[in-house]
Amino acid sequence: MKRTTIKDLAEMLNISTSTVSRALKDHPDISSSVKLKVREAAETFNYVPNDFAVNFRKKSSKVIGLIVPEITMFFIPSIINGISSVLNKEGYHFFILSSNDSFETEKEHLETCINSRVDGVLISLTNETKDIDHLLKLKEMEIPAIIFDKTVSQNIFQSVIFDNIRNAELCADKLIDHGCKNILAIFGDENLEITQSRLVSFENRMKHFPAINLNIIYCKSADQVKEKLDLLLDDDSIDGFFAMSDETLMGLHSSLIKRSLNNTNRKVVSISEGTLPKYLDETYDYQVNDGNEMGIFAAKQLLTSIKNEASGARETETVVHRL
Amino acid sequence: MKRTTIKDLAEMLNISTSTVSRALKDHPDISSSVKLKVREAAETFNYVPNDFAVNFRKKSSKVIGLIVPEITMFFIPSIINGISSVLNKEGYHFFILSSNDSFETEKEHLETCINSRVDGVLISLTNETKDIDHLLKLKEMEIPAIIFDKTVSQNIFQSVIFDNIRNAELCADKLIDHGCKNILAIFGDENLEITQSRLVSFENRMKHFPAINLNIIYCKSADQVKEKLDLLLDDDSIDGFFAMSDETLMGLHSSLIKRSLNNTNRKVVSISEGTLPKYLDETYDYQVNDGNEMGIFAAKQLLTSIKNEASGARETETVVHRL
DNA sequence: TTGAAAGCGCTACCAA
DNA sequence: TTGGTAGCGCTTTCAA
Repeated sequence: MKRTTIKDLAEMLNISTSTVSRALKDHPDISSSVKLKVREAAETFNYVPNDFAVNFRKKSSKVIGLIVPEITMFFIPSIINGISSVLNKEGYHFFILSSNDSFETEKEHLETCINSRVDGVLISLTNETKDIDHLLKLKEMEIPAIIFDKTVSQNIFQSVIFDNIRNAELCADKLIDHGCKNILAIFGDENLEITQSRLVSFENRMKHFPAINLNIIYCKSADQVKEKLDLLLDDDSIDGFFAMSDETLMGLHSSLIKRSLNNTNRKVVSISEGTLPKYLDETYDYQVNDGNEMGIFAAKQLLTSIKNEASGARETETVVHRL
Repeated sequence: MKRTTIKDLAEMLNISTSTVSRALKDHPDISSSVKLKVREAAETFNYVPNDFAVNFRKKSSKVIGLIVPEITMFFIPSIINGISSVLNKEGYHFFILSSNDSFETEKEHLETCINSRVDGVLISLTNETKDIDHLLKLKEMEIPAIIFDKTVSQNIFQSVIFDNIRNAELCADKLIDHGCKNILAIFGDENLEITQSRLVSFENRMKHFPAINLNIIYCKSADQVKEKLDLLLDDDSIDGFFAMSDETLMGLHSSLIKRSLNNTNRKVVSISEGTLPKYLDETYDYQVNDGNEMGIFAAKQLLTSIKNEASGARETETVVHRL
């Protein structure tokens, strides 16, 4: 099916394509009589502007690539909400690309982004990603990029992360204030930067209280939490739990429920990125990392970079934004 | 920054752009010596193919528009996983557009899809959407579309839905088999087709057992479930619960926990679209609607339609696929 | 106030 | 086996 184009309209009305183009966007140069004619014809022949062609001509795709390590229920929905609220308002769209926790896939997705000429990239790294060499190409091609949430230490790209140190400390304080004496702390994948920073600050805080017995376990998934707890909960004396994320909390909650250990005088404290936790148990205490807020912030930063890039202004410093 | 183009390469090597283009894609017509030269130059000057231009030329964006009523943690992650697994394999990408439960926004997103020349649309309708007049334009423009999950009755587009009737019946049976005598059934938004079909079949099944006392409530959100249950749970005699979705179950779970009513001899049965529920309480019983599966199925159907469209084959019949 | 024409990067047809 | 060229749909400069 042939779609009506500006050229079609021009031929029908015996005027030039440039006039039609200008009339359609209400350019002041064009007389109102011509504008009227053009608009009528456009209406009649069901003309639909081809943004694809416009963007091609303007050398800007108006598309952002969003690369995430995996699509989870804990973080992705809130981050997507944040990102789209910012991008849609500005006429941008975004591809969502999941690395499925594979470094190779992450590299492929970056290729994809470059090939399809995205205007910018928002990326959260996989567990397997140890450096950002594969991101350097973005710099070469002058494609603005922001790393968010899961990152490695680097000083090339702006990054947006939660203030893990502060949050883990606050959680430790909550347990301490509550008078817990025997604490089980549940962390995620030991190799993640995000785990390490939470771990270190949590432990540091605890060190000031040598009377408190602290046990630490690492679990790569909620299921693994359940497995490990099936044994550990035999220890009745645990009076405080720390979960470093929604996912670990999920496993903990499940195990507690199973043994009817909820709603007792145990204290459960967790860092949370999502909206889910408020439905688990009202006695749980959260330190909230708002994924929505992070999405909004990261997207805004990216748009700023894109505008700077366009105006020729070079970025001067690499910033780590802590939320 | 000027990116290397095929033209650049052609000028450097003093050959034509057509030769470069063909060499780059290993066309059999081109001599291997030329191919080598071209590939070397491409490598040296960091040539990156411009898919955007290719697609423009080929009049196919390789992009699918995914329009959803809202971005929830219950359904969206699984559906996205299903969709991307199919689309990425075939070289397609997708925009995700959230209607935020607004009919107007839904219409705008459809415009966006049409304007940016997506090759196809996957859409789940908002609560406010009562007919599909606004989708008709897709037909006019010959853009293939599949409606999934939330739909209205129509016979223009293919649709993919869960077998709500069967699933609600099975849930009713579970409660009946368990010997429940006083059942509370929690449904979602009363106006949704999805609610109605589950409601009708659930009630029909129950009608065969007049001895069972059945109470029904409607709640638009998990929070509303919590509110209503705060009163209703005073009735200690409820021995069976039905939640029509993950979201309603979430509210129910929260209320039960709060009163320490979990792990008793109450039976909780729910229809579920996600992975979350398995962490709530192992005694809950689920009838699973697999979002991942739905995403895969819908995406495959769409790709088939796109290929048919391209080959000029007209669709003959409109099918409702029940999973 | 309007038009002619170039060109974004690439492909594909037709010729040589 | 290679090159010339038209053209996808649109914008924009320059000229009229």
